[in-house]
Amino acid sequence: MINAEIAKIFSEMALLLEMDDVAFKPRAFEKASLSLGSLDEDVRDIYQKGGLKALEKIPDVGGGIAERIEEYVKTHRIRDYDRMKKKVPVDLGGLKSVEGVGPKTIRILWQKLKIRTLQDLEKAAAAGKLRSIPGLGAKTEENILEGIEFVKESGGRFLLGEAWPLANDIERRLAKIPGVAVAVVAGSIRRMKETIGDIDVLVVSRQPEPVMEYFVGMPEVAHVYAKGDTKTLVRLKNGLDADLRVVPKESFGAALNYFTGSKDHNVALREIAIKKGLKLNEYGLFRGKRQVAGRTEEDLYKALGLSYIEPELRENRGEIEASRAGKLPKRLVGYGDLRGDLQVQTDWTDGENSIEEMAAAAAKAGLAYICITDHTKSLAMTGGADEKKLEKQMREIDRINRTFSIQHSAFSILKGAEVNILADGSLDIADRTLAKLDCVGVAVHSHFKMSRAAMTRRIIRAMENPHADILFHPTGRLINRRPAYDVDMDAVIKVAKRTGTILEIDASPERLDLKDEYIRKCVVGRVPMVIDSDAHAANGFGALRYGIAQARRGWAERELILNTRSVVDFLKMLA
DNA sequence: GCCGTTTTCGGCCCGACTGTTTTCAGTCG
Repeated sequence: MINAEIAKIFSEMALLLEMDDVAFKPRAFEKASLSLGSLDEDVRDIYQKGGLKALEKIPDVGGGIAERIEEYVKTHRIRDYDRMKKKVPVDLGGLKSVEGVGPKTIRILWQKLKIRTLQDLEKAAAAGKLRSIPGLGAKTEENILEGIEFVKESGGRFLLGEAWPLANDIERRLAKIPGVAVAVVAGSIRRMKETIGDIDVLVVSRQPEPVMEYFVGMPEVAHVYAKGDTKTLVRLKNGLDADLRVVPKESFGAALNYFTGSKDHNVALREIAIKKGLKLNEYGLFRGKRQVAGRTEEDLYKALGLSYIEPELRENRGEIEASRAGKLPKRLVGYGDLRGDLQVQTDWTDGENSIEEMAAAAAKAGLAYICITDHTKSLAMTGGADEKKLEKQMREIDRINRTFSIQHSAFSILKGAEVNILADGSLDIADRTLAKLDCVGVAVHSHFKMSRAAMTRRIIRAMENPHADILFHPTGRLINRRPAYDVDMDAVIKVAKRTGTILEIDASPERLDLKDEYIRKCVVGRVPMVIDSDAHAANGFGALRYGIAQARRGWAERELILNTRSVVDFLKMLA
């Protein structure tokens, strides 16, 4: 894929144009960059098939941008970019990653001090050279030094599974402050994005001061960036930023909508407002000075001619058009909808708790059935089960089931395994043993670095085994740590449809695999999925919420998620 | 430079906070 390379150049061109105070073009290049970044098809293929005309069909790509894409496809260069870059030959991405440093600052740093890199900037700031530049001062210099320190120590985004519990705890504490009518987490956490850049919290209160005072004084706070009457920004000791806004209650809906984002979704809503002769901001929807909507999110969407859009869908990926046309999913899978969990590890292999302890914890979490899926023998480091150990575990599960469902009304423990897919696509457990299990999960755990064609062949062969029921964590990615293995997911989804193999949405926060874009493809192709916790300990079932969230972000309806069904219906589907 | 439920020309999201200012630019979300 060449798209990401061009997208990066366009986003740099946006910055370079902004440095020169060019009007409107920066936004055009930025939008084109985002559009290319989210494109499935390689622009080389698009250009090959349809030339410039086809390129112009890409959203936010017009004549000028299409020609530049053509130039890059042909020559691997964009002369405009080279020319601009020659004027300011600096590491734009690196410098811009420092809080408070934008295009204008980058330009003057280059012109006055010949600063190209983060290292240059750090040296100059430490030497006290920045304060001599007009427009900058001692305070800015100090802020830049702190910003560089932060970039060096943290860098990446946090997992949803790390940020969500903390954000909800802060929400609970803010809600208890006298005068606070509502406290609610907004931002990317409310949209349940897989990674989180900061925590946004919205509070309704007529007295902001005590709320702001409490917020900057929380034990988690390491630094206060800004503190005002309506907005306060802090950095937490764990490296996350947290952003608090206080609004009056008549603005609650508009503010919640605005602070939930995404930015692209908000911009699109504001453009709709403008076309209707209205103005939308975080205080409401206005005709002139009169507020016409915005007390609730529901009245806001209605006033814009849209049906309500769930937060997980607000990414400007077609949800606004679908809302207007009444084509949003009728019944998204909900946070209380799961009745079973088909991937659970125990102390028979690398889990921490016994079969009974896991079952009891699942029952307490509101589930009616789980499938025990310990690792198999070729995963030696986990003490993976061979045929004999599996047979023994099956007898043990039978024994537990006889008494357990009496103590925990009608709870079922299913017999399963997480069977390893070998390099050639065969499974490491004999078919006659697999045939005795209630539900067989298959998964790749080794030989990640195969070619795309070989990996795709390997996984498809495993799916074609008649005993294979579910493909666990289909792409093998670990968020922020390991990329997915190179596999043709379009082909895998097509095969799933043919063989009836269920694709898993693994809910553990570092996996979330399938991710939303593949879930969306399954939804379009009507390929059934399950959401599993992949729990390795009794406290692991809370992770299901992140899997459900990912499914919602992929527009998955309840009926397509098979473990929303009873154990009887689920087993009937498998058969 | 892009786009079209006003439009092929004339628009392009909007407000808060900080720092360096003497009235506002830059940055952020």
